[in-house]
Amino acid sequence: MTKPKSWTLKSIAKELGVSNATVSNAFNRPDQLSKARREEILAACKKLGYFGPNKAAQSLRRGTFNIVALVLPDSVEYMVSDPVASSFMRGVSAVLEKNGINLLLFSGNNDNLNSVVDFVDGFICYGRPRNKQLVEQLKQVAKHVVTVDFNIGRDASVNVNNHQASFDIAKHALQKNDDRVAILGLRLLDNDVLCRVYEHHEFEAGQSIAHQRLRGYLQAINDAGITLGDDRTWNIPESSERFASIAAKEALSSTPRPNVLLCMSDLIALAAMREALKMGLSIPEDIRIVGFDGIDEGQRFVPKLTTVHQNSEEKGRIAATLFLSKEQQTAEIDYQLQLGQSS
Amino acid sequence: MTKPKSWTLKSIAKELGVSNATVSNAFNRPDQLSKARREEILAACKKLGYFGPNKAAQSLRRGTFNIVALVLPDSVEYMVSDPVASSFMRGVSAVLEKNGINLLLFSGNNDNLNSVVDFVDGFICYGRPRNKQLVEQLKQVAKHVVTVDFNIGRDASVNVNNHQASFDIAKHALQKNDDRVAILGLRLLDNDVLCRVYEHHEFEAGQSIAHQRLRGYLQAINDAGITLGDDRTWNIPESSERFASIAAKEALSSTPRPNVLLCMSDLIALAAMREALKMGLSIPEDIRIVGFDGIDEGQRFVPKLTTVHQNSEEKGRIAATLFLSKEQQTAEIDYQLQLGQSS
DNA sequence: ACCATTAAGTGAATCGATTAAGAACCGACA
DNA sequence: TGTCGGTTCTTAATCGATTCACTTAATGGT
Repeated sequence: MTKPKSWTLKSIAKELGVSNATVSNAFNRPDQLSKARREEILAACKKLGYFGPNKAAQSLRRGTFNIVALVLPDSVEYMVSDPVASSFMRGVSAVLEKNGINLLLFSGNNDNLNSVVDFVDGFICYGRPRNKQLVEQLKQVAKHVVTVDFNIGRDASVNVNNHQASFDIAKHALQKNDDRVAILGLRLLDNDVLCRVYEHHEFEAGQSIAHQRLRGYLQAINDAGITLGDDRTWNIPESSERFASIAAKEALSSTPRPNVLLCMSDLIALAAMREALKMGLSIPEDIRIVGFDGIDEGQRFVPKLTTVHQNSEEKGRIAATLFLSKEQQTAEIDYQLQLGQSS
Repeated sequence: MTKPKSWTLKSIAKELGVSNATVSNAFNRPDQLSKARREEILAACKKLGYFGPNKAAQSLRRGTFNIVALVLPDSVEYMVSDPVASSFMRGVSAVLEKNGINLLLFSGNNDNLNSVVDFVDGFICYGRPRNKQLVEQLKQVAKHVVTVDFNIGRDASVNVNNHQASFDIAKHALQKNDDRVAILGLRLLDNDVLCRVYEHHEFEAGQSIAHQRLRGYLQAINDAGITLGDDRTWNIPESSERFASIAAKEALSSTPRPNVLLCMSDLIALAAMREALKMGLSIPEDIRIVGFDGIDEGQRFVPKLTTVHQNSEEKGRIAATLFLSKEQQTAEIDYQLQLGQSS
């Protein structure tokens, strides 16, 4: 009797002279057979070198995988290079590892969830993926999703309290009721267009991150007794230096020239600071600028950026925990105002 | 006729009035059916919302997964924190992503390959995993393995040319034929013991990284016309500050007091430098110390560490490429001597 | 001694696919 | 007309497991 190179449940059952079901039960349902029988079987398997049911087959049958895909906003390369993203990943992996769940990295550049969707229990999606199709697919085919820093309107998501945070930072930036405010918004609109927005009405009920932040700003502006003109807002389609610079230049040379600039990301704020300095303005005397995120570069910049800092690692832990709990809710994470010299 | 929430090959075949096999062939063997039939089927699937064969089932049947597990030396946390490791990962992921292969992160703390072995095409193992059992399991159950920075004696591996590199660095450190040399070795022995080694003979044919490096050192020592005493070598079981400090202290206070210290990792070298400074020695006047790896901390240390630097990202790319090629060979990567003030 | 319970173990359908082997059909050629 | 070769499609076994429904044996109560 020649021992097969690798055992299967079936072959091992035949070898031991018991049924398929009994071996399976020995491994995962102890209550279904006598203790003696069970131990006898497990011992025999160990001796013969059968390490337990094949996980792929098990997963096909059960429909669970013990794998979650982390959808990155961009390439895997980007993820391990960016310190904020790395922290987030650290948080996620710590929680998953503790629960014996494996992490599959999935690039946001991929144009098809297909290659992994059948292999995972679900997705943790860190930021809106670069490839827009992925969002649609997540909505449609994912068994379970936790989104971070954006919403797709299903399952769970984790965000900072955007409304409160942006209210706080705006309140800090505003000083007098004759301040001239301008807003540099990130993805206020669905389409990818860089533009000046003349009408806020439609945003007032919006649930996107950007809309929440906008409402925070508006409330602080209102509280400060300032009247915001209806052409004081720009929409930037993605957090890139190029778009941000253009918008910043526009805003800074608009009439009346603003002396407070509320920016929805640090990257935008930094671009704005560069433009302002280039125009010979001094910060914060001529113009006060605040950001959102708390990236390192903002702290190194001169003047140091005033912004909202989020705890990324904590965010990761919460996202993973939320994923495991399968609850359908929006979690909020802490933030701190990080005061610099830019306001 | 109510459309099922999610289609399967079978249900879609019945719906279209063709056989299972025909649909399957439409998706993966165009030559098995007429062009017309094929296009008709694919179009119908698209319209009905069937996105193609379930990957999990496909993989079970075919035995291929399009997933490779990256076995980390330690937790995932550690991996994304360590810049050298991150670079490596960047290299790996770039190549895999280009080939449409997904990356599964697997912690070296796990004590069982079991949870993933049935899900992946193989393993890229970055450094000897913290949990020793994993190594045994890799040898036994992995379909395909590429090891990096260590060997398990099967499939492929990628390493720096340890012999040449350590020869070079040692040659650089040695100046006169009355130099008194000591060696701080990393994992010269299989067991986890910190000890002083009195006998090199058995290492002379060894294939481990440590043995290769040792031979490089010995050759340089020999070439320099130096006679190495047979008690001038210490074995450190793992690259940890604690062990390294103890060994360094021992070596530095041994007789004759060495004036050249060859260290098999930067971490060991740094610990040695700290001990030397603590003992009031000056570097490099009283003692010249060299390391191996090229970690950032070594460049920040005063005096700057002289060491061997390896290109980690390139290492990652090569590891992944080697994995994909399925060839069974040992690849070598480039290294550069990084000269500091420690020698 | 009889019947009702419970415990232990088995048979067979099933998860969602792939693929070898064979059936049906078509036109062509002798 | 009969049959041959080629194309197109189907049947059914298989990958490696889980689990429901069932049989058999043992126990207990009266």
